[in-house]
Amino acid sequence: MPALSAQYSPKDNEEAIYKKWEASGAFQPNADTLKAGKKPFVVMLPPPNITGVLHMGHALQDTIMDILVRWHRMQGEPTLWMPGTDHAALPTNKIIVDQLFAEGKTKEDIGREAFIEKTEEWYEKTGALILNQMKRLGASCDWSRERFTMDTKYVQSVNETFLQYYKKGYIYRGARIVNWDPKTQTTVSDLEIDYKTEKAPLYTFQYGPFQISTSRPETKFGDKYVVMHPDDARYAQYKHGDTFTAKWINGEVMATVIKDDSIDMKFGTGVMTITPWHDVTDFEIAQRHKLPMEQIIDFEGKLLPIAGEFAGMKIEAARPKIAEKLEQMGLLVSVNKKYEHNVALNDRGKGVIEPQVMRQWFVDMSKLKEEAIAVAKDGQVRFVPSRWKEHFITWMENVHDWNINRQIWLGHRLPVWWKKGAHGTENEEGNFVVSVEKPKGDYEQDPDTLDTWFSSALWPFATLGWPEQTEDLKTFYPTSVLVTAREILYLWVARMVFSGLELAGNIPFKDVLIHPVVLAKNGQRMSKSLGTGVDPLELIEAHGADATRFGLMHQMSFDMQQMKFDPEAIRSAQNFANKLWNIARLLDGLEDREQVTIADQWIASRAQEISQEVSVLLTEYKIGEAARLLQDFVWSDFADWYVEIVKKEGSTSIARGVFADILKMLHPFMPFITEVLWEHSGNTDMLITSQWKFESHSKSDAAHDTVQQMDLFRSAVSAIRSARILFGVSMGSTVEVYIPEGVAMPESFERMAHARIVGEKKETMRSYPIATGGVLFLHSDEITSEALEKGRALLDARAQKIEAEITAVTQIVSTMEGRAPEEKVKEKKDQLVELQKQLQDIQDSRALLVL
RNA sequence: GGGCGAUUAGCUCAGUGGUAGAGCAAUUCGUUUACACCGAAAAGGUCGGGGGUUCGAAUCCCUCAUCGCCCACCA
Repeated sequence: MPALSAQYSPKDNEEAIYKKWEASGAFQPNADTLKAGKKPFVVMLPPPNITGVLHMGHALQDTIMDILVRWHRMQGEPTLWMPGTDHAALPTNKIIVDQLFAEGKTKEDIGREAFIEKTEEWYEKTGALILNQMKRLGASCDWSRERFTMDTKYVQSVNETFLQYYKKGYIYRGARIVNWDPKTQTTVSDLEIDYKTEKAPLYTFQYGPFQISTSRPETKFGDKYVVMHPDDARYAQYKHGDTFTAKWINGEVMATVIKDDSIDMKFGTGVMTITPWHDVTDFEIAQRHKLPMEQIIDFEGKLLPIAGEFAGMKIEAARPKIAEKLEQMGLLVSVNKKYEHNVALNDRGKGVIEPQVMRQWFVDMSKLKEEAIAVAKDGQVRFVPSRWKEHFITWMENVHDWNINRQIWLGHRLPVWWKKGAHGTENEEGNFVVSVEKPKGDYEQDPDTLDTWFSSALWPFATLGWPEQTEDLKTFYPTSVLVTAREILYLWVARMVFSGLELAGNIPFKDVLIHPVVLAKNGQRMSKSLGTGVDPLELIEAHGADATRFGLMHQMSFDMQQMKFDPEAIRSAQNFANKLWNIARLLDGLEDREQVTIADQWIASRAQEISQEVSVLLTEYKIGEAARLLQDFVWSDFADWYVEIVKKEGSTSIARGVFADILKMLHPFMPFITEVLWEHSGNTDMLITSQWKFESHSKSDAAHDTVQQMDLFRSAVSAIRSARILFGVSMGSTVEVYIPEGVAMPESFERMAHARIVGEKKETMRSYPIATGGVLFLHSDEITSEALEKGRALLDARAQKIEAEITAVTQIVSTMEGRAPEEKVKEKKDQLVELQKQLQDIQDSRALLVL
């Protein structure tokens, strides 16, 4: 056995271990257990953007998945962690457009085909860098199954989905109001809009007999309807459908009164005019009352000819000029300059959204959402933490039809073919064919591409071969757990649920784990521009992958919504890894011994308890708690106490057995170092595929009082250490102690306490109480009178504190009696007895102090 | 506007009805050959404020405050 170095070096081990795992085929689902019909454990990696790099959110998420996957693999389940990447249409599109811009070109200059070629080159060049970064973290994905949302098979799945939805009548084309981003020239989903509060003047104008307010006078050219609440007494004289003439920007208009419930009577004058083409609420009102609509602003954000003299102007420039003209016409009633309203911005690129009525493709959600709601309600799909269940259901209940086409070139093109010249014109109807292949005749493909989420919604089954009924699909679908961030709960998770149910005929996953958002320690979002970003690869470089993983888990709990990341946790985890390493070094150096001590029995039974607790915690996804429990056990019990004993006495085989159990329990959390040490201790099989079964279980049938004896031992050693400091006795000098009859101590007692046990209690001995089981006396010539005085004061203080507590508890017991459950009262009484015993100990000690 | 979450030691956080916990930092001591990426000891908290339920509340309920997030988008 080669000697271990004094410190663990992650860099010298991680790469080699990873290669070994990969070469062994351990990352692939085990063929034997599959054949034996064992139920597989399956996790889909939420496909990161192919052009992305690993950030702390990924590191957290990937660690959680890897822990679950490794743990299930060790339980002998066929385990599949399916990796892959997403084509990231919008960000990649922007990258390519920017590249072209730098060359002084536009995408139109080079044409669609050349553009697609360029993107393919880009994908080729960047590769799936992020997946390789995951390997650094130790992710045990089945790389042989890696997929990309734009690979040939995946494109087929996407097309098939479109076709099936269309056949079922879920996909329709309709003129609807959508979020148009003039900057990037595409529609944007509701979920991908950010609202920013901005100050803008709120103008109030005279409009016929009414006063109307608006922050957007530039949209008001075509307004011909005034809307008010039917119950608004102020306007009771006006009836629905009444008409009147109003002086307006470009001359007189004939306007009509509309009564609608959606009007807020308390806002402004309670009357508004509507611009259905450019406002969602107005659009809905117009639809309800079947009112005509007219476009005022074009797709570039410029005013159309309806604006008369303002035609062709950008809206931002036109706004004050229009207000000015209305003022000159004497129509401006007032301006509120402090008015605040929300401006809709595109998440990506931050273009200001201009709602437009456009002919678009939609998925009718009415039936799909019911299916998804049902499986959330009956718990087939479970959310952790459970509060997300309600969020999910509420969102689903209110979901609108899904606008699925985007006006960018990058992405999955719609399998829709238009008769030449028909697309985008008034006579669209009936002039298209939905088909993967180009139909015979003069057809051209719809220029639009699909929303990225349309394709990612298929991830759990498309990656397994759907629509073909492949072996993989039959074996691994539905998957077990989805681990994801809450920001894509609606965008992605919800859509996977209904897509899975509708297309693959089953839920896509059973449990959805929503992990916290990783923030910088000061609570700010992690971002490069703020300088708050932390690069997980740098952490791995500096502290090792195991420490990075363990540190993250040590800090994490699924109950958190955000996790303020403290890099200190990683350093601390590195120390822990090193501790583990050095325990192994010590055990290496021990000669074999077989006699069993109470310490051996104690540690074996502790290990058994811990392994059971860890299993329970992991079943409940309490990964952070499991990590904390393990660290505490290894460091505080195993290293600080047991190892100190077993280095001189006891059974080395139990020590090594329990240590092997520790390596197993820690392996899901710290895969590299545990694998290195496992191999080092002579195992021929690999830890990654070893069984989640523990040696200590067979050796832990210790007598019940073993634990009590060890407690006594530990508190005795601690008490002597405290007393030593209290009485000013240096560590160098050995103190004499008397231990009462019948108390068994491991031989190591004298060594660890720096004490010598003397046969009988001496009159001159100074005494000191210990927490359990009687009084322990200690003697040393170094104890001075001043030290004794100090000690006495301290004992007095303690006695007082306990007396106070006894008074309090006595009171509680008397009030509890007859009211609280009997066992609870008994607990309290036991506590009282315990307190009184402690007080007696202290008083005894106090009495024996010879000054 | 609606909803959710957080508020516990200097910092990051555990702890869901029974004597307030960990890691890190700060303090004191210790070069005991596994580890100074260590060990030992001691210190540190009216559990955000107020009210209620209960024999008993960090924990359950109400309320207020502060911070954060999600949803909705109001002319």
